[in-house]
This record gives sequence, C-alpha cells and structure tokens, in this order.
Amino acid sequence: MLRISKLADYGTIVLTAMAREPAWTFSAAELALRTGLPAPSVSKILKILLRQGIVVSLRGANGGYRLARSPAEISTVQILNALDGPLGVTECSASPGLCKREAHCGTRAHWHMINRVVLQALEHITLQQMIDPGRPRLDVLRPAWRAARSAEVSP
Amino acid sequence: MLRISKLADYGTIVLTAMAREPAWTFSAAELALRTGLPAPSVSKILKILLRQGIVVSLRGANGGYRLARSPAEISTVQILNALDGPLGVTECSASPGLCKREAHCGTRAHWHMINRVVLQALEHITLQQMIDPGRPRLDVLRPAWRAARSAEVSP
DNA sequence: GCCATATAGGACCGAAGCGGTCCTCTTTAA
DNA sequence: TTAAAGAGGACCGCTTCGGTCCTATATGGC
Ligand code: FES
Ligand code: FES
Repeated sequence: MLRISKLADYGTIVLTAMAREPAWTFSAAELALRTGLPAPSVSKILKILLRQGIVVSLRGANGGYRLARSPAEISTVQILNALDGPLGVTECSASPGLCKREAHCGTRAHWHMINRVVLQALEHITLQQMIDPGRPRLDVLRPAWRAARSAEVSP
Repeated sequence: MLRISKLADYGTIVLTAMAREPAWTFSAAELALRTGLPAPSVSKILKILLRQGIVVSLRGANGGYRLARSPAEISTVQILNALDGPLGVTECSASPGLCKREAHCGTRAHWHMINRVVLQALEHITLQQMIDPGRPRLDVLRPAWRAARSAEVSP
C-alpha cells in the first residue's frame, strides 16, 4: 500500500542510532538495546546493510558495526534500496520494458513522474537530517524539487 | 517496497479509460476489453470503486458503470485509498498512536514529512491530468508543493 | 593455545496478504 | 419471460515477509 517494509523502517531507526556517534563501533546486541528492537532482526538488518556497503563490520571479540560513510552521505533512498530492493511506485516504473501495454498506456508516464518526485525526495533526506534536533522543515526538500524539474527537461 | 498494489494500478487504468468518455456507461466486460485486463479483476475493481463512491452503477440489462464525478474531481489519492486502504509511507504514519516508541523516535517526524509530500502530490494528480494528451509536466505538482508547505506551518 | 565474544551466512517456518477465480442472488431492459 | 449485467462474497493457491535459529568463522584477551 505505498508503504515501506518493516525491515526498512527498523533499518532507519538503527542507522539513526548509529549516526549519533558515527565513530563508535556498536555491537548488534547493543543497538538492539538502544533502539528497543528485537535483537535477531537488528542482526539481520545489519548483515544486509553490510552487503550493501552502508555499514562496515569488525569481526571477533569487541567487534561490531560502524557507518561506512558520514551520516550526510547516507540517504534514505539508499537504505530503502538496500532493505526493500529497487523501489518504484508502480511495477511498471520499477522494471521498465516488461509490460506489453507500455506503448498505449496513458498512466505510465504520470506514475513515472510521481515516482521521480518521490525518489528525489528520498534522495535528499540523509541520516544527518534525521538526527538533526528540532522539527523537520520541508525546505530541505527544495533541492529535491529542483532536481526533479531539471531531470524532466533533459530526456 | 513503497509500491502500490496491482489492483490499484489496474484501477487507474480502468478509470482513465472511463474518463475519456465521462458520460458513457461502460459494462465491466467492455472495460476489460478496452484495457486488455482480465475481466474478473476488472469486475472486482469496479465493485470496490462503487462502494467507495468513485463510480456509480446501473443494474440490469444495458447497465454498467459511470464515473461518479467529473475526471477533474477524482484524484489518484482517492483511487489508492479505495483500492489499497489508507496509505502511509510507514506503519507509524498510517496509524498514529499505536507505536510506543513515538515519544523518543527521531525518524517519525521525518517520515511524516515525506508522507505529507507524497499525499499532496497524489492529491493533485487527477484523472483529468491522466488523460491529458502530451507529456506530463512536473508543474502540475506546484500547487501540491505549496499545499504541503502551508500544512507544515499551521500545526 | 584456549576460550569468550561477536559477526557471516543461510536455512527454516508460520502468518498474512494478495491476486485471481467462481458462484449465487438481484435488478432491469427488451 | 428471458437475457444481460451488476452485487456480494466465498474460496484458494501462491508469494512475500517477518521472525527465529543454527553453524561456521574470525578475533581479542587470558
Ligand atoms: S500498465 Fe504497464 S505501462 Fe501501463
Ligand atoms: S517506530 Fe513508531 S514512531 Fe518511530
């Protein structure tokens, strides 16, 4: 229903917790404690994020996980892509070329436009903004809006 | 994965077909033919849309379905709400008050902001725009952007 | 060298959601 | 009276997803 998965939701919670101390190495158990999320799920999430290059790991005793980049360089779209797979508002916009109705389908172009707006918005919301104290302001999406517009004219 | 359901996708296709001749009464079978969608699914979709007041029906022979309002007064958010239930990017934004982490959850406010942008965008894309010939322009979302901004300052 | 700790990877299962089909009842025009 | 068409819901098979657990591997501390 136009909703992200629970895993992705949990993922952002875990990552924001890590982003508050980017230099620190957290064990999966400690992150589960801090976030209040079930430990097995946190562990599973971290393993996925590791394979996607969003966190790095240190194995063995005193090991754990650390952000692979600075919080300003990790956007929500990266997190969602990692945990939910490639995202698209419609099936047709996620996997273009598969649908045989594409040629004479009037809705496709519009869904694609909506999809672009959503993607740009998610692209411009970073972990840094997530941990920013104070109420979130819509103005952070202004660059996203401009990016979506400029992406429209070129192709 | 931040995707609408197949039913909702089909629904917009059926409704755009109807929107091209708003005064006409289509039988479910004819709409299935025109759209190339499986007839039972089209029938199911129309029944749901009927209960949600998006289409009206005429029973009996020569009966069928008609749009309940003009295409300009039917937005995609209404269609998605009808076919996919109440929509929210995250579970917490769809059903506020259920999550016990709300008080100290830094991500909630940001998801809610993203959710508002998406909702406003869907609110301003109507069936009229869907059937508009020519490439869709992002400018139709400009009122949506303004609406999202003004909704931000008031509460 | 041994052990405790912690990640790596994947197998596994139960629940829920969803897409799709079909059946029966009611209504209405011809 | 009959055929056409919607109304409503039951039903089922498939997929997906959330969640748990097990084994193997690596590493720091003793
Ligand atoms: S249904 Fe596939 S492109 Fe429109
Ligand atoms: S997890 Fe429910 S409000 Fe953040």
